[in-house]
Amino acid sequence: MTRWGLEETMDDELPADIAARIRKRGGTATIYDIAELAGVNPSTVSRALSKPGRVSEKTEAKVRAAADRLDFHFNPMARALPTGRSHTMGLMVADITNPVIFGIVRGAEQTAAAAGYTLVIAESQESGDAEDEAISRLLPSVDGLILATTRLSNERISQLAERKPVVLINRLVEGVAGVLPDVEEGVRDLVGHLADAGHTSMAYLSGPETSWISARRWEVMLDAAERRGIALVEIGPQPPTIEGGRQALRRVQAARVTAVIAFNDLMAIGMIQAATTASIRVPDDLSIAGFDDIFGSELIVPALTTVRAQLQLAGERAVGKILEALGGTAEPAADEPLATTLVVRGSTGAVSRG
Amino acid sequence: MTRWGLEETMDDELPADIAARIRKRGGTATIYDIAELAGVNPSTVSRALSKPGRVSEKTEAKVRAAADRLDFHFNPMARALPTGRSHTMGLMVADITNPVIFGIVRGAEQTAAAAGYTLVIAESQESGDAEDEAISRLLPSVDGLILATTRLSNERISQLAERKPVVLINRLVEGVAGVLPDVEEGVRDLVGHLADAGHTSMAYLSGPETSWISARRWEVMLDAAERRGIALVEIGPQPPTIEGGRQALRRVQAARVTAVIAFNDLMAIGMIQAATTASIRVPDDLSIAGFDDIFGSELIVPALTTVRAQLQLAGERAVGKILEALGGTAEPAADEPLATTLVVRGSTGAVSRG
DNA sequence: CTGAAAGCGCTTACAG
DNA sequence: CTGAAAGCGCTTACAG
Repeated sequence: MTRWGLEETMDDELPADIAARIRKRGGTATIYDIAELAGVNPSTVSRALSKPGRVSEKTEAKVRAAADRLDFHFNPMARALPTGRSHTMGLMVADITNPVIFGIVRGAEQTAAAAGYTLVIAESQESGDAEDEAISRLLPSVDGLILATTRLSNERISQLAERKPVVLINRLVEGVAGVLPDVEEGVRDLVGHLADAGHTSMAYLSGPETSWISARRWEVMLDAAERRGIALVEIGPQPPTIEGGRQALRRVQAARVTAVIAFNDLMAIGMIQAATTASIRVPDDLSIAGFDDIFGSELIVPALTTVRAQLQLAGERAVGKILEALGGTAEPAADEPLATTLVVRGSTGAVSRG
Repeated sequence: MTRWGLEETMDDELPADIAARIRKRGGTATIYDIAELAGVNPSTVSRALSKPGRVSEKTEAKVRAAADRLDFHFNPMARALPTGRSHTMGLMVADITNPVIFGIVRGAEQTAAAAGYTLVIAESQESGDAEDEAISRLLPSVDGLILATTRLSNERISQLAERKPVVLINRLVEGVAGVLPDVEEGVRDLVGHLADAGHTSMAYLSGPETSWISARRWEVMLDAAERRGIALVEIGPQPPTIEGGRQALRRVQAARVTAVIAFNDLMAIGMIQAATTASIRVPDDLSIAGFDDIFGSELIVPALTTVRAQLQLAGERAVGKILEALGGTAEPAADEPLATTLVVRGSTGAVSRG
């Protein structure tokens, strides 16, 4: 007997009043329908279906059978009202089209889905006001909020964290959960790589002024440059985009450095493009490196030397920490910084003697 | 007097019972608090705040003042229950890390946000089962669903469309709303460009078997090739990824064509990479073109010739159509196919006489 | 124009 | 283990 045939048979047996009620509601059954069909109280249906073990096996079986028969699914909105839990979490990003976001989004989405949560992504378009507005809009309907590279002030962030679980990606705020890369490791390796290639002067092209991670990279770089006896200047802040990288070329030239480390790959790519346009050879005249290892870093010519971050893992961890705060998970998410890897490609090399 | 000072003053005046109730609830006020503060019935508060004009100016002013004073925000879950509207819509994509998605997501997100809707993005990872599961999970909590390049059967899609408003991107199903690019225009231009460059044989590297738009491109290409007297073979189907493009190189060589049009830019990029690795000169030995004009098309060397699609507009339209179906918008969204533009770059050129 | 009441579909103390 | 009841925070006929 086909599945179809089976359902057909059962539909015929369905008490007329239940069938009518369901039809009137657009085909969606409720726990009341199940209760009537199974001959139990609605509260028993609720227990049987959402707290296994709080009900006798026999009853649970009856309820499940009825639920299957009516193709029952919980109404998430109805569930959210008494519990105050929407099973939704928000992920706030500055720019959806920045490839750095991909990995974070994918990791977050998968982890959230696996835990029965829905992920809502909101974009601030690099504007602080838009970000604040989007957060206000989102906050009432999410159980927790992940802020990726936010422009918010520490105060505002702490304030948000008092209302709902908040996790920061690439930023550290006292008392707020965060997921951070191991900045030291990657920066030291990169500076070492450039020093080994003979560079004695370099520039850091910094990202947005409000970027915690940009400042952190700069600090570590200062330290590493000092140890290796390299001259280091900061250029910027610039928008963290291809255009931002392009625009900075003149100032890099003016600084007469032989190597540039950009805040992120997008800026590094922009700088390579601008250099190529200006007939500056990369890396012969100028070595250029970035951070993140985004899609596109391998495509540009020369391919970009970069410090790879574990973006997907960052997304997973962030969601894990929210779940933890929500009391959903057994084991707490790991807390050490995410390891970072130097990926040497064609955009950096020995100082040209020509 | 500072804003802070003002609030401070008003808080002091707040009736103790209201203040206590709000505090107990974690700081969130309800319409009952407003009602008490303003001396009206909760139903009047609801009307004043959500249906301007259904209440006297005086009452509305009183209610608004009280709402402001309590920093009131509607509880979206509570609103959703009686109305059945969650003010959320779902966007289902196969692969979040495919840059084609960016523009669509951005357009959709902005349009949705502007209309007071939240966009939920779900990823199927190119798996039909995962897609079906994600949709089942999403459907109960969204007011409408946008399917971008879905693997679902026509039947399943029609069935979904009966339950909630559904909009398809890059696919046509009888009776279901869709947003489509003007395939003809772009393909004809591209084939014409290759013919003008002297090519007499070419291959179409097709995308996923279930891709409606891939089949459509093939049809139009067949027609255009015939008119221009060009030999045309189909190679594929292949996964719509860089790897899928790479893997197809051998078959392209075997076919002895001088030009390849790939289903999308990702595949075209993969093919350029594989060709470069195999010391096949692009475009001297082989012209390669793609579709979409994604991030990365300009970065690869040689830069990719492609048929640009209006991705962001597609996202905007899709949301517009959902809103329309929901009865929210005044003017219906435009319905003509989205114009498409040939972007000629370095990866295509004259047939080499060498 | 406004109030009183019922209802949306669940959950969860409280009894038994 | 299970039932009866109250409640989550809104909306919306129904009266007046």
